[in-house]
Amino acid sequence: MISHAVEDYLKAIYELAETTGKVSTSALAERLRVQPGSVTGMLQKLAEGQEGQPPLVNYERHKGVTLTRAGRKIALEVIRHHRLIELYLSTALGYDWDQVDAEAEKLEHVISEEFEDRISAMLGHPTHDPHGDPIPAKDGSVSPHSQVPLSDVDAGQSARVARVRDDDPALLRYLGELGLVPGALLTVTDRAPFNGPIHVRVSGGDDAPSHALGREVTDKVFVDETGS
Amino acid sequence: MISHAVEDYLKAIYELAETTGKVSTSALAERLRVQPGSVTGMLQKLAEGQEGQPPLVNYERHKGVTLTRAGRKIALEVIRHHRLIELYLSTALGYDWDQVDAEAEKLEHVISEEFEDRISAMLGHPTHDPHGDPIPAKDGSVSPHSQVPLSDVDAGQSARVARVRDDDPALLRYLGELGLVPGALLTVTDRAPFNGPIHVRVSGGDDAPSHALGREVTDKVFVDETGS
DNA sequence: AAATTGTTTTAGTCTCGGCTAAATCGCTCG
DNA sequence: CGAGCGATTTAGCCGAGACTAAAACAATTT
Repeated sequence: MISHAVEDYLKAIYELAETTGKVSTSALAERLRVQPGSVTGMLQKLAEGQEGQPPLVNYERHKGVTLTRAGRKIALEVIRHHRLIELYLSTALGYDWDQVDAEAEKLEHVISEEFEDRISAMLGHPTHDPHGDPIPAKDGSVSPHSQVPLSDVDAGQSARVARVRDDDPALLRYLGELGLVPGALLTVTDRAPFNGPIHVRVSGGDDAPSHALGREVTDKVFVDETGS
Repeated sequence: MISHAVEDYLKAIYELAETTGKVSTSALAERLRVQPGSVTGMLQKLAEGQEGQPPLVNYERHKGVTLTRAGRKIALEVIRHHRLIELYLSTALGYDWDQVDAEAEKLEHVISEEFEDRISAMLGHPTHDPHGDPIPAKDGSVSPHSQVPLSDVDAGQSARVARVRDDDPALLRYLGELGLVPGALLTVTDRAPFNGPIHVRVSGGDDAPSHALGREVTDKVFVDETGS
């Protein structure tokens, strides 16, 4: 039986690895709000695999961790749960987007296959959530997105907001106020040198106000480039 | 923080006490599918109350356990969650009524107040579930379900045994042999006139034997009417 | 009153998943 | 190369909450 704690570890490894490749002990510790020593202990257990079950991670001391096939399968199931639940809460129960994450965090570990199937059907078997994040299919397939952080977009370029990394409710609210939500069109009007603030005009005529965004923010907003 | 395990204990004590008064260690152990020794250990902890918090149960060794006001409050919150979730799953997600319990058993421990409020509103703030069991209100008030003595049930009616006035151990034993225990479904097959004996068939097919019960007995068995 | 029987409690152990504090590793810099 | 430093791992500990086996208790029967 897979415990909630293990599910959380696997999910965190998956999500951190998406941008980092290998995942370090300290990155995991920070993400899971746990001491590094605890992480090491857990990774050792996960790398062993218990009683005939295959190991869930590849782990070599001091060299970071990646998921095995078996580990990724579980991570994707949990993420599928998470995103379906988020979507369900917001569309069926009228939650605001910045409230759904905490609830999904708890529900994702306890719902049955039955529940998963029913809400997926009710939502029309969606493949992406409102952040633009893909919802893994039951077979573990993930439709990839070719997305770039806003901090990589050149001045003059236009792009469509694809997703926002959803750690921080306050950030989500802030971006909402600016209209920087998934689907919104934006143009980078100006970039200060040396990773200075990026000026962005949101989907409007030339007279729309433009906003200056710091690195903190532009690393978390991902866009599909649309050229020009 | 109240753990899931503690919530399960309190809920079980509440539900067993409804029909029994005090709850025995072994009854709890059986209900929770746990060894008696584990129950004793937990009851001792619950009776202590931790760090300024009041105790959640009244417990004296060898004398059974009851809930304190604080313990009952928590039990009712959990039961409220459970019944609202059951109802929501069956009406909003199309679950069959007999699939609903297992899912609710897990969800009841993790949903937020927000979630509770939203599904309650969506269901029109129901006060009873389809079994006729009351759904406790947020303030902890429970509208009792209408219980009538078996002697008031008409011929042809079915009902569920709610409780037995337990003055007399011999009577309890006798009823136990007949299967007339709380929770059992029964049908009144016949009534003799002038307060004569009442014939009752216990939750079985039409071929189950029916028993004739005198006034002495039928005044002490209380049922929830469930119609037809 | 003593013995039997069934229930309950104690005592000791286990696993899980955290924690802290003290090594140790790997890397960079002088 | 060796020192120092940050990251990581080890080692030992804790609290929850389960388990088993043995002891104590209550209630009945003889």
